[in-house]
Amino acid sequence: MQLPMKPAYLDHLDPAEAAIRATGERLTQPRIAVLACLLASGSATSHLDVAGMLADHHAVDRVTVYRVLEWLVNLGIAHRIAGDDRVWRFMVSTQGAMAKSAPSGQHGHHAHFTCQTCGQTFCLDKAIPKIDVKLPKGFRTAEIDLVVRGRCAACA
Amino acid sequence: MQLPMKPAYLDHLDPAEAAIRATGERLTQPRIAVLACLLASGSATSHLDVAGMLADHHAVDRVTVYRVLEWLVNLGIAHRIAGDDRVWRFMVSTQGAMAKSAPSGQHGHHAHFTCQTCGQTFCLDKAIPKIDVKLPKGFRTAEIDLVVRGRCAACA
DNA sequence: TTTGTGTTGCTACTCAGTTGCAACTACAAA
DNA sequence: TTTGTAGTTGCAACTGAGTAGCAACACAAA
Repeated sequence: MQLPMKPAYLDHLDPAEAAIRATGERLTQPRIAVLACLLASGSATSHLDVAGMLADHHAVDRVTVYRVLEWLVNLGIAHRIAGDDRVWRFMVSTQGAMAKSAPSGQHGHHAHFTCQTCGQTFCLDKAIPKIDVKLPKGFRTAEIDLVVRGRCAACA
Repeated sequence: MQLPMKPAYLDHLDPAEAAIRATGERLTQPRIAVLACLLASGSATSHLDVAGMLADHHAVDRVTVYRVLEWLVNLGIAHRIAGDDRVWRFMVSTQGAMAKSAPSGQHGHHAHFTCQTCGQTFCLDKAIPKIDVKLPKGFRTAEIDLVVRGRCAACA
């Protein structure tokens, strides 16, 4: 299912570079490599996964991986997901790499699917209906996060 | 908003004891005290909160707090919530303390509200409509977790 | 080419949660 | 009531994710 020979992220270095350049931020090797990893990965990726993927060709200090990932989140290019194992995982934000800067009025929706067998987390942002939560009096909603657990297609 | 003098959990020792006795499991001071804490707390409670509450009257080793909380989760008396700060928090399961042993067929629903101002997490299990998630082909749902973030009534 | 600011890498740290193990205790049976 | 023992507890030491401080480095503008 995977190619151990040539890391998949190598095919995403150019798009990653373009995306970072488009932000006007500084362009550095670690940033390009980390973003390429996220682009290459179809599911949510931990800092450790990223560091592991990069180890052979673009070794990046683990602290730098943390910092780059956080930087991508701040830019809106990626978003983070809290896993059941207290590890942050990261994904490129809903297809497009470019930050949709605060869709005013409408509050944020995130939806993810976590496979209880293989542990992978996928983004479901497209498949989500409008969720109507009746909150207790006085409560204000800012954003809604939906986590579906079960079995992915490969494991079912 | 709180009574620093007499810990609120002291009022819940009896119900806690009764609940544990009803399970047929061993009845111990730490178990009673920890469960009483959860019963006393209206919002999600971390192991540190529990240890802190108990410090004066029923000091319990922090490892024991972890173990008792996990034991309560396994029994279905409590459930755990992953917070944004990678800390597990615990709540007594939907009013009734007694385990609803696997509602067959229907998959589990949990819903919580986390206040972005004061950090407290509340249970919303009653207020949740049936959520219809269109998963990609082959994906199977086991349970759904909803996290609403915003401001609680006190902070809004 | 030079320069200055932002970034990286390293080391050392914090903190939540876990493991191993010896001492203890709730509770059932004698 | 006493006793045996399996299940619990407390302690100490550990793991592993994430952070802080700081010196060295490199991108990009002049």
